[in-house]
Order: sequence, then structure tokens, then C-alpha cells
Amino acid sequence: MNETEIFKALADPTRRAVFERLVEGEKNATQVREGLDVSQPAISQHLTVLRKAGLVRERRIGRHVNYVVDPNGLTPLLDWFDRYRVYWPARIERLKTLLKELDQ
Amino acid sequence: MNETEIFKALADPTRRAVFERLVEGEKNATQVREGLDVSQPAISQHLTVLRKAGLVRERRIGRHVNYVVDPNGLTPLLDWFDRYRVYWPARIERLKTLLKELDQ
DNA sequence: CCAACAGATAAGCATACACTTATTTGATTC
DNA sequence: GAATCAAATAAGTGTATGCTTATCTGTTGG
Repeated sequence: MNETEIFKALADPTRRAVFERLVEGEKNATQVREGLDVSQPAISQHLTVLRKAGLVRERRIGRHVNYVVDPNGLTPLLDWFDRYRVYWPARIERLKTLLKELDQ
Repeated sequence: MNETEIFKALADPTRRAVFERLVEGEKNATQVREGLDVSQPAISQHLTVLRKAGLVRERRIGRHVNYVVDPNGLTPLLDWFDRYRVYWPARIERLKTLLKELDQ
């Protein structure tokens, strides 16, 4: 839940890939594994790290365990970015565009 | 310059503290070190990692080397966040407020 | 020039980490 | 209730990482 934990969780490419696959939508561990060249335990371990960092949640459905992205998981990082937003003025225009889209 | 390098650079608490101190303003290695309980080489090594990740730049002035935050250093991470912005709808309101302030 | 000083590099060490194979757990379904 | 299947855990291994002390490099002021 703290910044360090989240940064660390996202710092590993394989684990970030796992997270990105979950962004596509709810998946069980087997589905997450598809296309990734790592063992089943490795996926399980990565999911545990992501869960402890607050980035994903598990949803138990019978014998299956589905994983979903936690909408608030990235919040601490976004807060951190906000603190240093003075250093990304170039982003402002893009955000304006984004917000215009969202207003429609 | 790639996401993994930047995430890794920011994942270490001490190194992130170094970065945050530079956000306060341009500093040389000795000034960065103040208040942090690590050796001079450790600071030097952290600065190298941050520099290779594109987060800070060095400015040589005679015998002194000053370090400054690179304004574009965080861009790859912000791009990454944008890709998953659907997962932080709660942020939109805050950003709107920010943009209003900036418009004035 | 050379003494002094800032900072980088070298070398070594202990721990963390990502991964593997083997095994266990836990929940259906037949 | 035994077989089956998904996922977790155990145990072990090689590498990466963050740190230290010691040494080197390079610039400047006396």
C-alpha cells in the first residue's frame, strides 16, 4: 500500500505484464499465464506481490480464483506524481485534451 | 529511459529520497547527502542510477557537479499511467481543479 | 605545483529477488 | 469419497542490488 511497495511491484517487467493483462479484464491465474513464458508458481507469486501492494484483488468463485485490478491501487503513486507535477508541464496540454473528451 | 529502468530507480526508498531532494532544487552530491544516513559513494551510485534512468542530469561547474531533475524524465511513467487512466476516475476531479488553477 | 577537496570507481559482502521443480491445499464432480 | 484440477506453498538456486571501506581522479586555490 505504500509507495515503495508499489514501485517495486511494478519494477519487474514480468510482474508488470501480469498487471497489464489484468487491466484488460478479470482473469484467473491460468489465463494470466497465457503467452507468458514463466511457470505457474511464478505467476502465483507475482499475483501475491501485486495483491499485497494493493494493485489487484482476488475474487473467489468456487474452485476458481479470479484477479481484478484494484481501482485505488495506483492512487499512492498518482499522489506522488502530483507532488512533482511542476516537473511535467508538457503534460498539461494532454490532460486538457483528455478532460475535454471526458466532458462530452 | 525505459519504464522498467525508471520504476526500478524509484523503487528504492533512499534513491527516491535523493530524487525528491533534487526536486527541491539543484544540488551537488554533498548537499544531496545531507540528512541521509548513507556514505558518499552510496549517494554517488544512486545519482548514477537516476541519471541512467533519465531522471536527473548533471551540470558540471568547475570542480563541482550539480544535479538537477530532468523535466522529461518522468514522461515514460506518465505515458504508462495514461494507458491505465481508466482505473483512476477519482483523479479526474482533482486534475480539473489543477487545470483551473493553471489557467488563471 | 601541490595540498585539499568533491566526487567517482573498485572490490567485497549480505540480503533481496525472480525463478525453478516438487509438493500441498482445497474445492468440485463423478 | 476418490479422482481431478487450479492455485498456493516449500525449498533451493543464481543473480541483482544496495551498502560498506579503500582508493583513484580531477579540479582549483594558495
